Amino acid sequence: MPTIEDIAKEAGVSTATVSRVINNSGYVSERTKLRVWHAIKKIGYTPKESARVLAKHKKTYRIAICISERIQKLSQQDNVGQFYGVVVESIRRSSTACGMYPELKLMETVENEYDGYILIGADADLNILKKFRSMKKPFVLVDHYIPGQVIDCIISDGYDGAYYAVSYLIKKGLTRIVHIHAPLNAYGFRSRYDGYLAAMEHGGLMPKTYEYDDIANNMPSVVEMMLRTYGLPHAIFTSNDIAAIRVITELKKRGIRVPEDVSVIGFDDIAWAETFDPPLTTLRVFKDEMGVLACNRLRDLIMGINPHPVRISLFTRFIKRKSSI
Amino acid sequence: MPTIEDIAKEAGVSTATVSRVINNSGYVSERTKLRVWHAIKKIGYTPKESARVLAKHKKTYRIAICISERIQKLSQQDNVGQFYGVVVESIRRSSTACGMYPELKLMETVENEYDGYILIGADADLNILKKFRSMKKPFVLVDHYIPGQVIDCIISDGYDGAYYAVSYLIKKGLTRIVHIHAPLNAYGFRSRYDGYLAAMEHGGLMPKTYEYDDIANNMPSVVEMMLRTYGLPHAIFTSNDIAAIRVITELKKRGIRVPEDVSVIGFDDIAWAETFDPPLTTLRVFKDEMGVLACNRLRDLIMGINPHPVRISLFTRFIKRKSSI
DNA sequence: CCCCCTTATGTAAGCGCTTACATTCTTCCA
DNA sequence: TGGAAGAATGTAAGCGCTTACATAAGGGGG
Repeated sequence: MPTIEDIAKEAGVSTATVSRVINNSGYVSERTKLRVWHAIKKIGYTPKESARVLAKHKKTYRIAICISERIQKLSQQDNVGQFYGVVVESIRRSSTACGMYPELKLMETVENEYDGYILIGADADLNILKKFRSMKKPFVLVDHYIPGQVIDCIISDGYDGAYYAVSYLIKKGLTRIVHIHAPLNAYGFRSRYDGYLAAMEHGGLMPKTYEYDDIANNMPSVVEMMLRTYGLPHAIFTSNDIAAIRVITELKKRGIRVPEDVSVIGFDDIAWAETFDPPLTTLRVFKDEMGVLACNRLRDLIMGINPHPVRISLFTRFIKRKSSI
Repeated sequence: MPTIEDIAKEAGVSTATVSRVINNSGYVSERTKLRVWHAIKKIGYTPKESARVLAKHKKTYRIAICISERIQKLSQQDNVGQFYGVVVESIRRSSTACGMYPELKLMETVENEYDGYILIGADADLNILKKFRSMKKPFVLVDHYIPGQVIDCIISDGYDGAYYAVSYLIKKGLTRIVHIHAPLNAYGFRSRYDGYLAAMEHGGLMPKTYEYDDIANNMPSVVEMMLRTYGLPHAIFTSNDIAAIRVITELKKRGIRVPEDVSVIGFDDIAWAETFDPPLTTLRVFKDEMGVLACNRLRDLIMGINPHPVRISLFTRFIKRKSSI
């Protein structure tokens, strides 16, 4: 594997000159440039990314991890923030591994004084986006994607997971499967919803969905509504684990047993899911990986590597526990 | 930004020992391990990825770039292979930048003697996949994705681009917009098809699609069929540039002018697109970036970094030229 | 003709980590 | 109780690149 030294030797110059040619920096005569490019072509050399990064990294970049005020409040209040807490923690760790120094900020108020930004969650709407675009600094969205918008983002694809889980229930012989979901303006929830629909259609079953808008207070009435208008389903698939837990709590109050009377499947695999009674069957979202990928991507963006926008979707994993058949 | 040396100092050991603790290798007493972990926690240290990669990289990995026999034949025959040629070239360059040594192979016959594999194109079907899974070596798919399959892949999302292009035509006042497409078993073409459908639906227009199965010989009859059953549309959106070029050629033969009589939009932005007469309006697929991302991903996989599967979708860019309004 | 500025190139010191090798300290059995 | 084997730790040489600094050569104004 050729190194810069091989090129230097071949071209009869020093490694410094080769580096200058490659980076198009400093003074190099045209004649020398040509000789170096020839040597590079001839030997088939490409500089190693890791060595460049290491050598260049005198400066550590300052980045802002941005959450919304809403999320911040929720995360103080109760377990809703669990999900984002894990993501933030992962970003924190990973960003220093990428040579970036992170600070936690609110996306509504953060100033244009960082080298890059990571925006977490669906509250990063078009307005917020506009603000960040106008700052002319690289940023990546985590756990959110706005169809039609060209932005770097890291998401966990709900479609595949939802499709898999619902298909699993169908394969077990269940037919009356309900989806209780969050508002669909967030792509994450939308894709889970779509996956549910696709699986039901593929199984030749009638889908039935109920939406809640306030996860903290809405669940009793949603469950009530479902029981009144639809009766007891064979299974309930929810947008996320918190919703699943709330639903199960409501069912328990009414003496309905999980999973004997009805299977419940959540989404996310938050820490609670495993210790809840019954332990929750769910789809694991790899929150750590999301953070790591976000940092890597932002680092690339800041350094100008692979600047073309991408959407990175993590696959989820079905975790079978006791809350479902 | 803390380094391994800071930890060593804090814990009162050498950097070698810290490294051993981090990598859980060699001999370290429990007592020392504990001290080191404490120091790491206290200082908030995370090892820099690039330094590790550089230091570890004594060995260069051998990888195989795999295409199908079909693609290989096509690429010799004419411009159909243009697309894949660019991708392969990019992978070649980029893989050596990642410290990997690439060889070009056929996916049907390649042996299990490489450290990793890059499979290009939609011919990597479930059978091929099974073979590669059984080899127990990391691999990534390029320009292909099989819904429901958990595999690392790099794709160019056709949905957004198609949606954008068709919406553009609609915004210009066109209503009779036809999609001429390749077989839909390949995800790439399927997503372009879906994007077309979505845009038409959103615009309240009747979609009309025609499928060809042999891009080299089918086009005259497809165009013939379209003109007979549908008449002359306002615009034709095709699955890819080659198809667009063939379609335009057919139209020209009949004295139909592009774009005066009908707009044509392709997909891919192959080299030909710009020099064709008329220059093709199209959606640029960032083929170079696909190669780069594939190599980065494979390198990570081989080194065991971020081992959880992801799907990376590149956005496309609308390139307005003369073949359309 | 000398000085200084600009251009062109080389030298070598890191960047932060891993690891081969050297060294020291324990065991424990002949 | 000597010493060999094994365990624990340290030393220092890289990995492949960038870049500050040193050096050298050409060129124009006083």
